[in-house]
Amino acid sequence: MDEALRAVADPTRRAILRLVRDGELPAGQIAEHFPSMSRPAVSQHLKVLVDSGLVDVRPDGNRRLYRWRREGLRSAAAFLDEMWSDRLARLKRAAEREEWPERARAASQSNRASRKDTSRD
Amino acid sequence: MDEALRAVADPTRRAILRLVRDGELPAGQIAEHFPSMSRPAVSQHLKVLVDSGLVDVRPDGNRRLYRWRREGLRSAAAFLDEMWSDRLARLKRAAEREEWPERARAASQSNRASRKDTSRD
DNA sequence: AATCTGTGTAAGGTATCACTTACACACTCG
DNA sequence: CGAGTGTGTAAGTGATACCTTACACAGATT
Repeated sequence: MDEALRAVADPTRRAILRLVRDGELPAGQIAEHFPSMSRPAVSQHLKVLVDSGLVDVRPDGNRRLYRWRREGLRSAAAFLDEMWSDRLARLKRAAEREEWPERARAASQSNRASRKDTSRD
Repeated sequence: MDEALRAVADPTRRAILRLVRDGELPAGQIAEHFPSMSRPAVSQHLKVLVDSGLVDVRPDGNRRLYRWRREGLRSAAAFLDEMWSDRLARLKRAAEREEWPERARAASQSNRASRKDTSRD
């Protein structure tokens, strides 16, 4: 989760994520959206995003197509859920983690809903 | 939101947040949970958390009591929601932002304009 | 007042970040 | 093949992150 959160902490990388959220985009086209920055800089950001699992790459002839990877932000969302949920729900979640010693995988889709419920302060 | 996300990207600070989530704790007691690290290091982490709005401080005689601040993670959660929600929900949220003229505008501006060009290639 | 206790700040070291320019490599098309 | 296009990698740089030790200072205690 560390890598994902660190990756998302950068505003340029967040902007890239939004760009590739709804479909694939080649690297060059992504870079066009950042005229204030060199193309290699964007390429390096893309590498960070891929390495942290937030984005997928796919070669397409000459180019390389990038696409958002939903799973990548799962653990980050789990952290927010943990913070926002009430103590009881947190204990419950801890118990669930006990049964899934590794990081829980597909179970967080439902967690997301619970955060929404408690996000209104 | 930048500051909050960057603050949360550090594992030590996340651990601190969990410590002060359910009640106030004095700095020293927080530092006790990190025997592998010097007390000033923890103090500096606390400063980062306060400056980024994730934590509140309150003087109490000799000591300083720290407490989690729910509001602090709101924008970070909003970003995750924006990523996860479907396109329709995202437009709805954008409309809400329109009448709620706070921040989170500069980053999404270039996206919207360009996505139209590239959404279907 | 003198001293302890709890805590923040200063100064400095090292690693990492986010860039830049220059170059390398793969694929396409004449 | 050879030139052009799309893209990643290498090398270097200034800024910043995270840590350490030494010190400063307010409030409590004696």
